[in-house]
Amino acid sequence: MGRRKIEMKVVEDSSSRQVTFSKRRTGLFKKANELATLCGAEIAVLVFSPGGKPFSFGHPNVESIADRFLNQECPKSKFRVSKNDEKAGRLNQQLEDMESQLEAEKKRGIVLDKAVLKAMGLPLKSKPPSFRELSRADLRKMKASLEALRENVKEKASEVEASSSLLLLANGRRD
Amino acid sequence: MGRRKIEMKVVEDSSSRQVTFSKRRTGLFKKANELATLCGAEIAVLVFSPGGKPFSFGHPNVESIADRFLNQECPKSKFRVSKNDEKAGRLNQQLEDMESQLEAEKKRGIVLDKAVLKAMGLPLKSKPPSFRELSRADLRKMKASLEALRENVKEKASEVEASSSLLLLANGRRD
DNA sequence: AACTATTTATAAGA
DNA sequence: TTCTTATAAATAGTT
Repeated sequence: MGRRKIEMKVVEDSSSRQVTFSKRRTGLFKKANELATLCGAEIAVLVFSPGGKPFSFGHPNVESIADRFLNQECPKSKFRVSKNDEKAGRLNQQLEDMESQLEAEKKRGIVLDKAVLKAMGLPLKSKPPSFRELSRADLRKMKASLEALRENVKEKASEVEASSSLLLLANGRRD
Repeated sequence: MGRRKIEMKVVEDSSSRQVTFSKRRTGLFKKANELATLCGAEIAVLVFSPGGKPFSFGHPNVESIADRFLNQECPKSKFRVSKNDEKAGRLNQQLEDMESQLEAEKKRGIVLDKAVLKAMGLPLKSKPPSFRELSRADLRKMKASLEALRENVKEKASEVEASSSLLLLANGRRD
């Protein structure tokens, strides 16, 4: 869909192929997100680049959907996931997703610093605690906070655009 | 992409939603197929309709890809790992992913900016800390705050309610 | 299922 | 590489 129609065969030029892969992968994920949003469907998209690098999109998340699919489609398949380390793997996966989003936000110019962490009720320590020590408890705590917040917000939804809402928040907070 | 632009929210009318689901699911699978064909990528798309009916597209097949994805190991040390680390590449690729998705979201009019920080009652620092210096726990917390804010955006919350919620979150959390 | 009027996605180009 | 732009595609509302 561009300046020209292209043949549906592998793009020979390595560089062009990389660009195409990146663009189309983004587009595919966007489409998946729209389908999930518009229809309330649950979707997981898993992609392995020619180089073997994994990419994924999931609504609400990849793991539950992929797991659900595998278990229902082939209950007694040879493709059995080793359950023993599954939980740790998923947790790590979630972490990566979060980190990814944060990095994205940062690039967009949305700056969050340690002050935010403090505001969220979790003061930084000179020595950051290990992942295993705080992950579950923190996740649970933050989740609870978010649920509460979400509920408050939903109760009084209006037509106000978020951007202006946020700006108002900034002003109301006394500049 | 049709006679009119539609809001990115769940299609209320059941019949229309069904049609939309069917059309877009087809389109999504087509896009996935094109990506696989043009770039030689391996792709699996798993979809559960609102009614729970499973649909899938896989190149070369769903099972191997889903299984492979669920079983991947995840790096768990530094945020950014050296390039020669295979797993690091994967993480960094995911970062790019999320950046793209967030960029798309931004273009749709969902905007979060520095006002957010002020809204949370905290002054911006001239120079945000490097992500390399933050622990995974830190990143998680920051991500959580972003999610909360993003939810506000999506829900188009009222100014007052959002304001009080956020301020509550900013000031009330002590646990 | 077809059919358009439009909106999107995106192949090239800057 | 990031941003534009000309076109190809996808698709919302209709028939």
